Amino acid sequence: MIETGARRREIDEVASELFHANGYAATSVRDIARALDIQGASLYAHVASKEDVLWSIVDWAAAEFEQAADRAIADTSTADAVERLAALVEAHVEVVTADPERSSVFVTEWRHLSEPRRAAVGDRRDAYEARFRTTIEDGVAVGAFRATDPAIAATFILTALNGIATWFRAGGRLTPDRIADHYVELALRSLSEDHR
Amino acid sequence: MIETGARRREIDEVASELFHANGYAATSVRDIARALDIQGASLYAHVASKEDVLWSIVDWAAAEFEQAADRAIADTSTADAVERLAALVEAHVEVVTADPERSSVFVTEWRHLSEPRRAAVGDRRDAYEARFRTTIEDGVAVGAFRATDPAIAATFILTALNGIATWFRAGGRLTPDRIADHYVELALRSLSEDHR
DNA sequence: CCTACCGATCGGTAGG
DNA sequence: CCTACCGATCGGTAGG
Repeated sequence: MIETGARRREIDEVASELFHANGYAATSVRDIARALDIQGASLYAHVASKEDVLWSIVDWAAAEFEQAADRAIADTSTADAVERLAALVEAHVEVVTADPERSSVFVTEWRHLSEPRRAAVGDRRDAYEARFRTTIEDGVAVGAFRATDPAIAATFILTALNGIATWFRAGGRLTPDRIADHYVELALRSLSEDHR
Repeated sequence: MIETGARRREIDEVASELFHANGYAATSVRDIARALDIQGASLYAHVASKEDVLWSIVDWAAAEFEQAADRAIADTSTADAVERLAALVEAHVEVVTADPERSSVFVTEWRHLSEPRRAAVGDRRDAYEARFRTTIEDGVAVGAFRATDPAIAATFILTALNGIATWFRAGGRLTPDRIADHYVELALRSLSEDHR
């Protein structure tokens, strides 16, 4: 039975911030507890283990990315590959900027999960990347994108997108909308034919 | 006096692998020692602290990136911004693929350095990124690149480039040359005018 | 959610 | 490079 109360969500929130700032391994259970003004041992009234906190953050973030991508694909079911890739990129930027701490923990700290969770997350990440890759493959097949290696192109775009989680801060110079616009443009053009 | 003997280099090598695989915080001094078949305390005959090992790896990697970029810029001193950016991207891919473990430690673990080292590395990373940004600015100014936000574009390209360190494995499907060719193409096209 | 406590492991030192 | 050892901190449990 997974606890979903307000305190439990608060734990994920402060843990996301700490894991993002210092990393999972360098964050102690007592660090998390201190941020909540409770004793270290009291945290175990809400969670079974430190790893369960990481798991909850990673699993939630993975689901957010998956749902956003599925929505983007559904919304562009009758559109071409260019529009679909644009929708995928935009959706990714939205998820990252909506919660950069959680996203960056998902992107960088999931390797600290023990098996079989770690492998499961790896599979989900592969499946997520496949959404981008097959969209690029479709676009190449119909001549909407130039002939290129779709796997390399998907990785290029996705690593750039994931990078946002490491540098984005709410209230900075760049708004999520502006980032999304620019990243869509950069990603689409990177795959466009050259007519110079 | 910095020790530079063979054993010292061996320490950086195995530590790079361990820090890359498990992260700096999750790697103990005894883990490093075990990989060298010596006792944990014996490591201190060669290094003053665990952080000094990280520092040596990060400082070396930073210097490699800086030197490669400076060479790329010097080699294209009479060329246009397009060629210069191509040379910067190619140089970055070469450094990353020549030692992906060290590079990924540089990219992801430098935040575990204590001050003032951490801030110094941050400054060097900013200066490195500025080489890409100003090259893009130059290209935009002369119309070689489309009008875009050079800071966003530089971050887009550099995060994609740094991502290589996290997935590249020597002996895999993709050779360093092939990756460099594709990444140069993707980066340049992402900044090209659209003539469709 | 607290106090009190556990064994294990951490980075590092002393002295050879 | 070794043995022997240090205090501090780790994730986690017992019992309220």
